[in-house]
Amino acid sequence: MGIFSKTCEYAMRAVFFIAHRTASGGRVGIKEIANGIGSPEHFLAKILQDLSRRGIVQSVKGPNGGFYMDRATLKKPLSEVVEAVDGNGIFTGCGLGLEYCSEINPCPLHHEFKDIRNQIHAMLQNTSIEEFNEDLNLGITTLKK
Amino acid sequence: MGIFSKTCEYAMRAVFFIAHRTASGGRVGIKEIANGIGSPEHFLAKILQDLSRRGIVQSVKGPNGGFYMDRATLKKPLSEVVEAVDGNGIFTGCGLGLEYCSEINPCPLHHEFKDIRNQIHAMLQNTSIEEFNEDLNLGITTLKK
DNA sequence: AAAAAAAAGGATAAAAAGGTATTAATATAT
DNA sequence: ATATATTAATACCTTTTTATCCTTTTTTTT
Repeated sequence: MGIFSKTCEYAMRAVFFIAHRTASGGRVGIKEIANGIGSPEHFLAKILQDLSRRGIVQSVKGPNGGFYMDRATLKKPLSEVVEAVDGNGIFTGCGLGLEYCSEINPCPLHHEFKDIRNQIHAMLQNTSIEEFNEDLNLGITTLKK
Repeated sequence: MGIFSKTCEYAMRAVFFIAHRTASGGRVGIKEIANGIGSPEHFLAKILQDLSRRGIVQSVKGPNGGFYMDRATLKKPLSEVVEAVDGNGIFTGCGLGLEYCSEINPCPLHHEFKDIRNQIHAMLQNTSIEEFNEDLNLGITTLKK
């Protein structure tokens, strides 16, 4: 596995996808999103349900319904998505899995890991959800496997 | 979960523990290791079995047997342990889980992730297994949860 | 031989990932 | 207003992966 869980990977890709479509004011259906990012549809539904409850995406049911994002959420940092799905273990947990490990009572690698965790956190905080719309527009990047 | 799998966390802690004991020339039994690092005994046995096959720890069976490490392996970087257990996904995989993603065909976060992966890799390569013996001796750090 | 210890393999449990079916909400046509 | 179609939400089930436990075998010392 990579740094994040598969759930989290899908969540990030989906959020980028929705942000891209949302920029032009529309809504996107779950099938279209799943197809666009190459994820299992119903598993993604569950993830988006959760993100919706947490206010990271918005949704409306019924005909012409779908997922979208408002101005404010588009500007949110990616870290909120990661934290909503995977929790903050990546930002705070001990690299060796030790519970007691802290600044006062550090494990052998505490300080080294702290640097890395901080960098991951900073990176995700400095990356807004809408940041990649342009690239996606120009076709420079894709979200499909 | 943190950055690494639980298996990998146990592996790293176990290797540190063995290194520490090995410094004074002895061998350590599996029960003692499991107890010393707070891991399930039989699960750890399987992990060490694997590390043994890969030459990261040495072992002898029978009375007075146990696990130990020779000079050369003590100097190995921690990255070898991680790679043996979790594979190199953390060092090479795409942060968004995209298969096509590469230097030529990067995903939206490719370059940001590359920095982080490189830092993790560098950190683990610059950390030798024996590096913490002193701290463990002095009781500054522990490997028990 | 007897005992001690790791190696090996399989069984079980828990968690993550993925799939199916039903329900609830809403827009639109009747 | 009512019915219908569309779409997300919810609940439940299956599969896969990860983690844990248990039993047997092999090796080695005494």
